[in-house]
Amino acid sequence: MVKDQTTEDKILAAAKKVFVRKGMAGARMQDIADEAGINKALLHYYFRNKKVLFEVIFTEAAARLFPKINEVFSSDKSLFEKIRDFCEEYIRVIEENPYLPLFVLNEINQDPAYFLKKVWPGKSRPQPEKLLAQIEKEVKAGVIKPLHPLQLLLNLLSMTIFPFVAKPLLQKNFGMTEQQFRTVMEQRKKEIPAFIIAAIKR
Amino acid sequence: MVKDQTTEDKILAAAKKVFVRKGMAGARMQDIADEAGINKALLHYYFRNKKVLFEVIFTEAAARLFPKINEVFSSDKSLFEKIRDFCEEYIRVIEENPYLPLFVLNEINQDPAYFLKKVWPGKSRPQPEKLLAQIEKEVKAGVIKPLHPLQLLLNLLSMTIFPFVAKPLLQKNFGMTEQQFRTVMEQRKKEIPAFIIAAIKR
DNA sequence: ATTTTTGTTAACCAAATGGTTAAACCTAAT
DNA sequence: ATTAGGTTTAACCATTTGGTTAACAAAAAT
Repeated sequence: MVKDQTTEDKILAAAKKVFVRKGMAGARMQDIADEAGINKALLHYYFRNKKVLFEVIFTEAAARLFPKINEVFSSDKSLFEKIRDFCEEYIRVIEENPYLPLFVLNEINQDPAYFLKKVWPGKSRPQPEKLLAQIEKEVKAGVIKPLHPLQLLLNLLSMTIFPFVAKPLLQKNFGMTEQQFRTVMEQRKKEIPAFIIAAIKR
Repeated sequence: MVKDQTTEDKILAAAKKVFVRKGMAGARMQDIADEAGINKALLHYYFRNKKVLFEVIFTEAAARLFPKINEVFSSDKSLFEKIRDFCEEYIRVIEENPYLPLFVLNEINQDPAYFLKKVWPGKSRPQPEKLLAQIEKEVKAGVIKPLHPLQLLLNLLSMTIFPFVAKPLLQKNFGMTEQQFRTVMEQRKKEIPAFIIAAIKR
């Protein structure tokens, strides 16, 4: 543990590490305390209980993952630009926290309603309609081949995010090293846009 | 609970339901007993402990998901056929258990080494080399555009599996109904192969 | 019919776990 | 130096949870 960190920061860093690795159900308050190098009671001094601490970590994690997706929904760029920018930026963002997507998806799966209430309170929910309309427009303009906009969006998200979700599998199963994985994901920043555009361009 | 099921079957069905929904760490033996409509002690009569019961469920789940992937690795079909068959069959398989991929991926993430030991004991591990070589051959033959074989494989797996992993998110966030999700996945059986082939065909 | 084996249950137990308490320890203002 | 504030800790508590026991019921074997 770094010396000049405040106790609260040490707790947050430790909690993030333990929650992301073990999930809400598998995480132990004692493990978080140990990881932070503090007494367990001090955890409850800073954060009333496990649920509160989890919510802080989870919403912070979600806030790291979703805004970038929303950007691609609402920005004013051209379709191809959006695809290129999204892959490049999103892979870069996830590379900093490769285990976040699986963590977040899994916790959403545990309690989807809770997620909706906690992470998108009010009307701040992402609106894919604009992007979907843009895709449809490009289809009609003959720029891209006819296809369901939602299918294209799913393809984009899938190819970008899934490798991180399956990372441990790919590493253990395909004998992929950490370095190889990094290299492959680095290539994918360009590979995915090229692949998609080749698939849809008229 | 159906009447003519054997007790062991009732337990296995209940355990599958609870484990897949809550994960190893979140599952409670009492919940499994309740779901099976039996006493908790009877659970330990049939399965020594939680770990043993979990292993049965987990290996069965893995056995449902991985052989189909291995098939596409080792079969003798043409590349385009493989892609078409894989999407069609794999989506059909997962549709029967939509929550299995997230469950399995998450548990692998919890303990990758354990997974390797339990699910691929000995040398039965999938060997993607043959498929990767086939892709490379098609590249050199000029049938498909030059690309890294591994990238193509990742794209195929991602587009097929990821929507199931993100299902709760898609439903809660995009307001996708169960019916809509089904329809979209049904379309994807043809959509993904068409998309991929359009992307790579020369 | 009776014994033996298998299946099932209520009650119980020990360990793990989230959370609390009261005292000790700083540190900065008086 | 003293005190008042927040900070940190060891010890403790209540509940949950995986697992066991001993008794009972139902088949199966004799």
